[in-house]
Amino acid sequence: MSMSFYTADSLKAELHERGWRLTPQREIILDIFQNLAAGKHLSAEDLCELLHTEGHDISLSTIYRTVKLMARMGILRELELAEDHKHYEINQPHHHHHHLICVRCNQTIEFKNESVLKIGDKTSKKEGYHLLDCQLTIHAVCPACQRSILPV
Amino acid sequence: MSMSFYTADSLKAELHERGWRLTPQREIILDIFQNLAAGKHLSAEDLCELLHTEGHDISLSTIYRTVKLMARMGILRELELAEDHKHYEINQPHHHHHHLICVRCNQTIEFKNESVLKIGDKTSKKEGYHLLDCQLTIHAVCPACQRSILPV
DNA sequence: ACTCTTATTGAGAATAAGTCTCTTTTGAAG
DNA sequence: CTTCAAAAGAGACTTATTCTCAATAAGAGT
Ligand SMILES: [Zn+2]
Ligand SMILES: [Zn+2]
Ligand SMILES: [Zn+2]
Ligand SMILES: [Zn+2]
Repeated sequence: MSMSFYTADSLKAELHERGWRLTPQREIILDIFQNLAAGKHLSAEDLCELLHTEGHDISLSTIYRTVKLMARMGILRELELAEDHKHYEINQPHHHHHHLICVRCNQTIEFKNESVLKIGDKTSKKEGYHLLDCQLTIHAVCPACQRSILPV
Repeated sequence: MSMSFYTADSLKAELHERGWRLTPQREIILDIFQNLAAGKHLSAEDLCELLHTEGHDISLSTIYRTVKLMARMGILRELELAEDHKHYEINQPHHHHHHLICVRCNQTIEFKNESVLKIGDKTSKKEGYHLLDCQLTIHAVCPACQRSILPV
């Protein structure tokens, strides 16, 4: 959790460190996530549509490559929200939160907990790992689904 | 986390509660997971092979359906271990553990932490959810990958 | 034990998220 | 301005998982 906020310049610097390049596409995608309302997650498809409505046509290939790259750099969090595809959100410690997911209807509640990040820090440090992100995912059955008689 | 150990009978009872049936396939699959060494996770394909070597030929369709069913009942945990497929393991509070994953090489370390389950209990109770499982997943870069100069 | 209903299985087709390939474009260093 | 490897775009491809449907069998009732 090195950085809390990326600008085009800091992104550029970090890319150049590894011999990579800052492209307009990467800058635009970073910008989308920076300005996304708290609690919103985007799939690759979501992102593609959102970009389109804002007049940016970035190919799906590039979108997939970019979110994967940014997740591996620690800029984005890759979330598994009980659907059949991944979601991404910006990774900022002061907005750090976790997810409570109903396994039946997939409804997701976000919650904060200060000690989770501490556990992540401690554990990764102990093993010599460089921490990128830690997420607590709770699988449960929501009140509505507990009442329903529908299968599973 | 209602139950800590399932027998064929308790599985049967829980299935019948919902109008479902205990089949030989379900009993065998539960048995596999009950007897799996701690720290071992199986994908659907792994499970299929393992069943085959033990002389049980259960179709992939049934395997996929069964692990999904058992995860939704809280009997199995469904894990996302940074590969392109899910893994399953038995869900037992006294073997409750979490995963530290290298985003570059996918090497995974298991670790225990007592407070995680408490956070999961507290959070789900507060929202009126019925807890099935909670997992802390840490994404990080392992020591070897930090030293490597290979891309991402 | 026999019957009946319907959940479940098995086989294979279908789906779709994500990756790969290859050509063209372009960032950025000198 | 040149150079060249990195990156983008288009679309083919892969493959984990789901779906469909006919055949089977669990379990309740008689
Ligand atoms: Zn979130
Ligand atoms: Zn629900
Ligand atoms: Zn594990
Ligand atoms: Zn590694």
